[in-house]
Parts: sequence; C-alpha cells; structure tokens
Amino acid sequence: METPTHKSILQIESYQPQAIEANWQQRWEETGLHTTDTSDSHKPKYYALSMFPYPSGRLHMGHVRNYTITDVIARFKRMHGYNVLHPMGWDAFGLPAENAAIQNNIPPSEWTLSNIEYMRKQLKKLGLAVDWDREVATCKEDYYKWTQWMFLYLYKRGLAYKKEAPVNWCDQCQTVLANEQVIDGRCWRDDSLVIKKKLSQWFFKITDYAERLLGNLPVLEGWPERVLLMQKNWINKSSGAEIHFAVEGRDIKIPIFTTRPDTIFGVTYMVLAPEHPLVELIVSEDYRETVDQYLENTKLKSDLERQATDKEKTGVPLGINAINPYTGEAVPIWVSDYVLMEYGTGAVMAVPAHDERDFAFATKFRLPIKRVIEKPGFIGLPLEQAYTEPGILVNSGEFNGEDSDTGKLKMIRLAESKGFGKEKIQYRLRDWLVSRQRYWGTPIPILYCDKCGTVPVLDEHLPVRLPKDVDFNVKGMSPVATSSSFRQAPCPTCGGMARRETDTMDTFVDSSWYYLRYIDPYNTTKPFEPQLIHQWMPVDQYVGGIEHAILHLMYSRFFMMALSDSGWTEQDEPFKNLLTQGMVLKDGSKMSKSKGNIVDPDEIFKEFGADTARFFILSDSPPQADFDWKDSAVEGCSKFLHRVWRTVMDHKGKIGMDMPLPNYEDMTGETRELFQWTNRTIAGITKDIETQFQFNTVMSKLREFVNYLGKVNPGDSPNAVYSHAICSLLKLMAPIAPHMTEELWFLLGGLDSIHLQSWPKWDSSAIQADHAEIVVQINGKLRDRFTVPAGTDRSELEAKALQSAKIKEHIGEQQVVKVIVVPDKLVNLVVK
RNA sequence: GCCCUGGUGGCGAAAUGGUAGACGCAGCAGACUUAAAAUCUGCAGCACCUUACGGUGUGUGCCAGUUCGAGUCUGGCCCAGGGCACCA
Repeated sequence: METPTHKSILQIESYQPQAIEANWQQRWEETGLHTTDTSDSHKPKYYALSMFPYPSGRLHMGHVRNYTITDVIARFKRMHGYNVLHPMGWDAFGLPAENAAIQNNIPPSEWTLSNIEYMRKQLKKLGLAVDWDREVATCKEDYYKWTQWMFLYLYKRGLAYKKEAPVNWCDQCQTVLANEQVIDGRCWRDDSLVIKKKLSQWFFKITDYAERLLGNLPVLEGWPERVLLMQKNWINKSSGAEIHFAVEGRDIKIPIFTTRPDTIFGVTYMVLAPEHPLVELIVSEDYRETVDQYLENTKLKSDLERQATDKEKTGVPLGINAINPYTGEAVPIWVSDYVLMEYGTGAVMAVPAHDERDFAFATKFRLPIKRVIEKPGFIGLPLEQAYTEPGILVNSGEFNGEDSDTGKLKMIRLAESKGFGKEKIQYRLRDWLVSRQRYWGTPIPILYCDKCGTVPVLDEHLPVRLPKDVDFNVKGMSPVATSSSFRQAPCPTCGGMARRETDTMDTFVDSSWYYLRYIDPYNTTKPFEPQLIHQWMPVDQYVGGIEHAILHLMYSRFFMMALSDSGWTEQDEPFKNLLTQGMVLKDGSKMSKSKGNIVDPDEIFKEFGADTARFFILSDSPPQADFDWKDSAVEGCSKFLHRVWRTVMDHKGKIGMDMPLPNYEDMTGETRELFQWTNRTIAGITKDIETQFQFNTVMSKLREFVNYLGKVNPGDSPNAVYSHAICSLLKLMAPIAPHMTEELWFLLGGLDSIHLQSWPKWDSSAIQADHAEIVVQINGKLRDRFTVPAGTDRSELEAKALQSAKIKEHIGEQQVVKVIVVPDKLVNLVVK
C-alpha cells in the first residue's frame, strides 16, 4: 500500500464538516486506505459485517445506524492491529423492482442498478471504512452464476428436490404470492382472500440439518439469547413415538406421531388432516358425500381462517374405525382441519382427557373422554378441562401405577417389540420452499427433458441468464415463462430440446452465502477459494436487524453446514458474534412514509455532516435498544463536535506530537489530575466498547472529558501531558467521527492518517484520583461527607466519621452498634 | 394461551449490592452583545421547612423478603412492547 499523502487542501480554522468530509473521503479512496489485503496473514484477521441492504432507492436511518455501528467496530479493531475486512453489497433481487417494472415500465435491472448507484453515493457520504472493491450485487451475473452453482451443489447432494406443495394463491390476480405479499391472509393488491393451491415446487432439505442447527445453538455464545431462543422454538424438537393404528377391516395402517404415548390407553378417536391421502381411500360410502363437502370447504378456507386458534373446531367422521394396537379397542376416525398435514404424519390419536385440542373437539362432538393419567391428590371429579401434566397411569392395563415418564418409555418399548411403533423425534422445522413464480430473481438452473426427465444445467453452462424479452403483466405464471428465447435449451444428457425451469429462487437463497463471496469476489472459476474462507471465516461480528432472527440467520447456517460437509468450508457456523440493533423511531413510532415522520439522512449530512449523524445515532441508546430520533439532540451533537474542534484549535500551539511524557510520580497539581482524567477516559471507553459495544456511554465519557478539558489551562508552551490528552481524545473519537479527527490530526502535524494509529493505551496506576470523597451514612441514610487522600485506612475513616458534628447530632443518645467501612467510598454507622 | 424483553425526572438515558438520576435534550437564571444567534457560567427528581446558608421527608411499576445498605439479589403480582401460536 502506498503511503497516504496527508495534505489538507483546506487549511481552515473553523469546523466546516461538509468540506472536510468530502475532502477526506476523496483522499482515502485515492490512497486505498480502506482496502483489505485478504492474503496478508501477518496480522490477526477480523471480519466485520453488516447485513447488506435491499436497494430500495434511498438510505434510511435504520441503515445509518446499522452501518455506523459496524463501521465503528471495524475501525476500533483496526486500531488494535487487526487486518479488518469490512465489505458492503446489495441484496438486489426482489419484488419492488418488478413492481416498478409493471407500474413505470422500467426494466427491473435498470431500476435496481440506478438505486444502487444512488445509495452507494449516500453510503460513501457516511464515511464508511468499507472496501468498495469487494462490493457484490446479487442481481449481477457474476454473482447469481454462483447462486445457481449453490443450487446445483445442493441438488447433487440430494438437498434440493421438487414436490407438490400448497402455495399462496390469489384467485383474483391468478397468481402465486410470496408470503410477504399475504397480509393478514389477504392479497396485498386487491384484498381478496388468499387460498392454498397445489403446485410443483423446489425445496431445500433444511430438515436434514434440524438436529445440527439445534445442537449448535449453545456454541453460538456471541449471539443474543433471544435470537437463539427464537431459532430453538422455530425448530421445535419434540420426542415421542410413531404408532401404527390399523384400519378396521382393511389392510391399511395409519401412522401417527405423539409426544404422549403414555396416554395411549385414553385414545377415544383418531383424526386425519383433510389433505391426508388415506381420507379418500378409507372413507365409508355412507359418509363420502359429507366428507367430500368438508374437504371442499377446507380448501376454500384461507390460512388465516384455518389457523385461528380461537375458532370452534370442525370435522366429520369417516364412518370407519381404527384399532388401538395397545388395547385392541376400535375408535372412530374423523377428519378435521385442526390436524396439519405438514407436521408429523398428518394424523393424530386423540386423547381428550389429556390434550386441550382433543378435549375441545370431543366436547363439541360428544365423543367419549377417558381418563388415564391422575394428578397427585386426585379426588375423582369429572374433568372440566384436559389434564396435560404428568401423573400416575390409571385405566392402562398392565401399566397402571406407573408414573407417566416411565410409562412413556415402557409403552415405546412394547410397540417396538411388537412391531407396531417406534421411538421418534419430530421437528416443527419444514423444508425451505425456494421456488418463486417471479421474474426478478436467480433462475433455477434446471431443465426438463421428455426423455431424461429433470436434468441439472451443467456447471460450465452457468449462468442461466435472466431473459429480457418478457411480459411483466402476465398472470398466473412467472414472467420468465413468457420469454421465447428462454423457454427451451438443449438437454445436456441427450442433446434433445428440453424445457427450462422458469421459476426463480427465493431471494433468501442469494443472501445465504454472500458473506463468503466478499472474501473472494473476483473468483471466476469457483464461488470462492476454500483456503481464503478457512482464513477469514467465521464473521467475527455480524450486525443487523432482529427481523432476520430466524429466516436469514437460519438459512445461512444451513448453507455453511451443507458446504462444510464436503470441505468447501472448514467452519459450519457463519457468524461468531451477532449484534441485533434496535429500530430507529421518531415520536415513539417507526419511521414510515405513511406516518410522515421520516428523517432523510441526506438532509442530515447536508446540514450537520456525517460525523454528527454518526455521533448522534450512537449517542442516546445502547445499540440493542430502540433509538428515538430527536432533531434537537442532533443539534446538540453538532455543537459538541464544534466544541471539540475549538478546544483543540484554541490550544494548537501547546500541542506537540509524540512529546515524551514525564514520570507520573513526578506530576503534580492540575497536570497530575489531567493525566489521571486521560487515563480514566481511555480505560473507560475501551471497556465500554469491548463489552457489549456500549456506545452511548462512550459518548458521555467523551463529553465529560471534553467538559473537563475546557477548564484546563495548558500553559504557554507545548505541554506533553496536555498533548497526550488531546491526541488520546482524537484517537478515541476517530472511529466515531473519522473525518473531523483526521482533519484535526493533520492540523496538529500528524504525518500519517489518524486511522492508522494504534488505539491509545492507559496506565492503570494513574487512573485513580488522589482524593476520595467519603460518604457517611447512618443506618444506610446519607448524613455527611468529607474528602480524604485516596487510600486512607479504615480506622482513620471511622474515626473521622465519628468526629463529624453533623453525625454526632444525628446519633444523639443512640448507640453505635456496628460500623461498616468501604475504603475510598463510605462509612455506614449502624445505631440503635 | 405460551415464550422473550422492558418499566428510573418533562424527555433519551447512567449506575462491579455502597452518594440514584452521570451524560445529553428541553427548561430557568446570569455573563458577553446595541440586539439576536453562537458561546461561556450557574441551577435543576418531587414535597415540605428556612429570609438565606441549609435541612427533613420521600423517590427507580406494585407487594413482601434477604442485607449494615437494594434500581441492582429472591419470591409473588401489575403494566407495556415484541415473537410464536391448533406443531399432536
């Protein structure tokens, strides 16, 4: 790297943030100050990553907060000697671009790329220490080529498959809707109810990794507890048993999953999901009509209607019985939409006495309720609600008297020995549906050949390019399917003409691996060089919104695991530490166009400069908490930066670079106090950043220090201790206000960029002040205070406290029964 | 319904079990100024007493508890925000 030429073209005396910022941004870019040499392994690596933005058109304050936090961390780490990778890119595929195409007749690519141009300029104005040479955009061919490669990688490993699946369907628009387009069960465009329709769709087999995704959670010590918990709940592991119930008089067995095999003697009926394939097969002729009607009604129901937990349960009997393999009892089989086809086996055994849902259903349809678990202290009253806790087994034949936990195990063992069931672990996590009937996404690289069936596109034929000759106004299918140039391609196996898959991928696929591409963005032969990934992964600090707690973060973990299985990556977890920053609010609610409470970052840059914006967005709240934007407080930050400027410039003549410090022991009076202040500030701020990134308290410590500095008289000639204080202040502020500190650093005679300096060190022996104020309490109540030299011993403190006139008066006739002394802090007298 | 997070001045918030409210915003008073802005200095939880200096009481959602001492620890409750929601 060339040595940056540190010349200010400005030579100004007053703080003019806009001029300073533009100047330094240009210099830094010219000198490549923020480029990272990933091959340099002399320094320890540090990978700081922000969740990349969707190029919606303009930056919002949430972005400013997110990227400022990561930027400060990146700069802080660099000043600690790390080789820091801090990239930026664009999550550039997605629906808004397609809507713009329909509404304004602009091609999605054009809309997206011009948004990127604009937002990149905005981000540069924020002064991020980002290596822009590594920028990626998921909509560019040299990126989505490798997203397609990822798809094929998963396909070849049996982790991508196609099956019929119900999707959100709007009958009005004749189109499939993405989940995000379904608002409260209705179509976002015409408000009509969304129904389920079966379509053939591509899935990723994330369920294969359920156990690993769950098991690794405790390893992620640097993640917020609540994110780990949300993922755990999402995967929702339950252990129980799969039991096969025979259908009476038929050679058919129905498997059910239950977490409570111990309650199996209490089964009084069985329920199939409406979508269960056996419904059609086993329904008795007398009941076929009512059952068909029920299935028809269910189909018309929206997700919202069907999933409402407070609604009355519905269902119809199939007119046929199942045999409980434990008791030989025949119980009726029903069909009801409270049973979900997607979970377990799509069939349940119903134990109304010990399951709330079954209880509600049985009560409504007057089905028998048989109690098999007794709670301790049971007195034989009829059940008014299901008893779902553990207890002692009754009415359970040979198992009577067992507690439910052992009963559970014994029941499973019996089923296994008799061959009608087995122990089973079940997860709520479903496979990831990645097909989207949309244009603006990564085309799925698959061909359908009449002779050879489903055939993957060969790696050397990637990328499968998005066609341009499409009609965006079609309904009921992906606009890609309207392209005549796209529709067909030669089959790689037989050479005949094959049909191309016209669906594109969910944009979460694009974002599941982008952090890997940043490490090796120009690789044309592989998605990335594994050696570099080994060196740079995992991401040391990931920063982004809590809204991605489940989807993006789980998908990325899945990708890493799948890639690590064949050695493409060494690590199987992508993000070592995660910081989820809070929202930016205005007047107590989220900034939004409809509320008209948006604060435009551009306006803030223009009026106050980026350094003020950065300083403010870190000031008032800790990063994890929501942040309330307040215009007057921004002004306060701007004033503070002006004040720092003045404080430094007013005493410019007394500040020298690298003046040798006298020995601390020899310092006296104000000089000694100033040195203590400086050390205390450095130590405090360093600790605040290192533990939990408490930037809000960093800001108050900076202000306290500057308030103090304003009162210090540095004398008439260059002063080493004062210089040390000012230089430390500038370095402490450098990650937060990079432009202003750089300019001041230069004006003070710094030869190299302040951003290449080491983080200031502190002398821990010089932190404590020479005097301590001692508080005197009586029975814990503050009564007096006095000042002593620091380190005054206990007995002296006690004596001094007892001598105080005020204290004597308070004690009066009472007896001092106990004295607690905390050196340098307080004396507490216990009196009676 | 279940899970999580939080509740401290007018507001944003700080506080290894040890002076509650640092720091800031808004406010008030003063200095500078012809004036305003900017800047600087000071005041500031609430209530009461005192001409004043100062003092007393009270105070971190509510109720108990542990402790010489609790915003902080324990138990119970209330409220707000968020997530999940018929997952067998």
